[in-house]
Amino acid sequence: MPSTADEIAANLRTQIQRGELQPGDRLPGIETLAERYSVNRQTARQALNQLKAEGLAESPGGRAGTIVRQRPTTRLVRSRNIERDHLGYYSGPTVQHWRTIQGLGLAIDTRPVPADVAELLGITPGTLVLLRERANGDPEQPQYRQLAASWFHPDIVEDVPVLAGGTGLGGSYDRIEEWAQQPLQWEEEVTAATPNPAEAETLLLPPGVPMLRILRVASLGRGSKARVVEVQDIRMSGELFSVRYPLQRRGAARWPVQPSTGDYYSAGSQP
Amino acid sequence: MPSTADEIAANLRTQIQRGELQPGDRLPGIETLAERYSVNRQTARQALNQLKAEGLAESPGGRAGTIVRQRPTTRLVRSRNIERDHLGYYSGPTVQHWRTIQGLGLAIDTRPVPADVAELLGITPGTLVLLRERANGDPEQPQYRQLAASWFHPDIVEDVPVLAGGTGLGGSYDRIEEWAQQPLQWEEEVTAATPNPAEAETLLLPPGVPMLRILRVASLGRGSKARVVEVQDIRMSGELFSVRYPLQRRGAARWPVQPSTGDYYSAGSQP
DNA sequence: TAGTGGTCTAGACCACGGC
DNA sequence: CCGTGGTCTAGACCACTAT
Repeated sequence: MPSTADEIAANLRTQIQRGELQPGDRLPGIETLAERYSVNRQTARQALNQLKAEGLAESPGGRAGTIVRQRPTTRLVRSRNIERDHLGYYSGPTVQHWRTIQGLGLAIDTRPVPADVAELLGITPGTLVLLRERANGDPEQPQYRQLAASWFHPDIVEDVPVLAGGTGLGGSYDRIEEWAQQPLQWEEEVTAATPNPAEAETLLLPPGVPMLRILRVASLGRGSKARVVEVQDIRMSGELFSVRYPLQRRGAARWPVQPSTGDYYSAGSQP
Repeated sequence: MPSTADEIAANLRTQIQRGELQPGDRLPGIETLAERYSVNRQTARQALNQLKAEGLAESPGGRAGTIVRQRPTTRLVRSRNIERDHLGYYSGPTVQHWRTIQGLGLAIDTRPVPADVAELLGITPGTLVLLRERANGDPEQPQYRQLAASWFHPDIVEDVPVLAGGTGLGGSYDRIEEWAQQPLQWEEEVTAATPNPAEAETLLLPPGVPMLRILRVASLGRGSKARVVEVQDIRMSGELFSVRYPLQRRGAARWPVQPSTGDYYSAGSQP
């Protein structure tokens, strides 16, 4: 009975999700699938490709065949604190000893700003903006690395021209605070994104693994006077990293709580 | 001059990133590419498929061809607060009026627990665990929706058997707090994940868009006595949602800061 | 060296939707 | 209607690596 690539992929996916095929187990090969389902080799291959695109399978190469991927269960946790040592600011103990990875996408350049960064900077998308891009990582565990692109607001580059060159000890943040004589504030926005081939290579991402993306907004001043000076676009493996924080009880959620009084059948998103 | 699918894709990707091709613009069609690069139609198609897998392009169907995808620049922001109204707990104003989407993946079941959820629950992966799964969303803006799977620790199901059935007003959290006579605490861990076809369909995800995944851990008691009772696996579009929080200055980062004193050439991850 | 997956060519046929 | 992309078959050839 002939089948489609989607159906073959669905069968294999079910077996993996049920645990009948464990990480490291070998999946049926292209030839085997083609025979078993009476389809062409290309169709069988397409089924396996779908599983790889989902991060469920991988083909290490050679005569190893295609196997169920081992996915990491523990992640490197980023906190929402900013700290400081003799080198300057850093965000939490997990990245304190990280260093720049030489020869990887280092760049100081002027580039058209992407739409979502432009939105946060409060400027028109496509404007040419000063960009400092680099790759950082743990020297001892090189799989833990991140790509960071700093987009500076045109106004701050005018006020602090050194940003366009070597910024020296403490980096851009120290130069901006020295100029402003007041502290920076930061806010982070976490989203997910699909890597392009360059990002996948730099971050050592296997096929099917998305990126965790942090947009960090640095600003001077408070409230309506706040002035965004830099947006940092930080990308890392979505499988190896996470951001963790406690939920805070607010308003009526403060303990002790009142019993609920609503209509059962209109109940919303509670489990 | 014949080329490869990767090269053709790289050319088109560059044009999109440079802004030469704007969202909504039509990409060269399969036939055109095949001719221009002297390759087979299949090879040209493969190049376009790569761009779709990255979320850069889409083929609406019919005679529209393949176009550059419009990507949303503003996102629905989730806060790290938990609030309460007459229906029970909810996490922030953005989801207060959300309701269950009927007929979508609703389930109360006992299933083998995935490895990373098992890790957080402190039990063996693959153990059969009570699961309540549902889809929630904004009734007025149906593109904003999420999938939520609650995995309950076997011990709490023994203590609060009603969790296996209809939990009534306020949901599982109210039942657990009534039984324990003490407040739950929550911690959230944010990561990224690739959708499987079922998740992509439920969440209306176009190809190439990953999920933002929140693992919410609910526990009773503090410190070493803490007892994890539920892990909620919440998945949503990585393009339409974000989590936002301020960074807190800690330790030496408290203002006013001391100048940095390190060796310039060993400087770490500062921009 | 043998068996695995990867890529490309070539061609048939189908589904969709704007014209 | 007809041009677009989507899927499948068929076969050639290459690259890698465990045996």
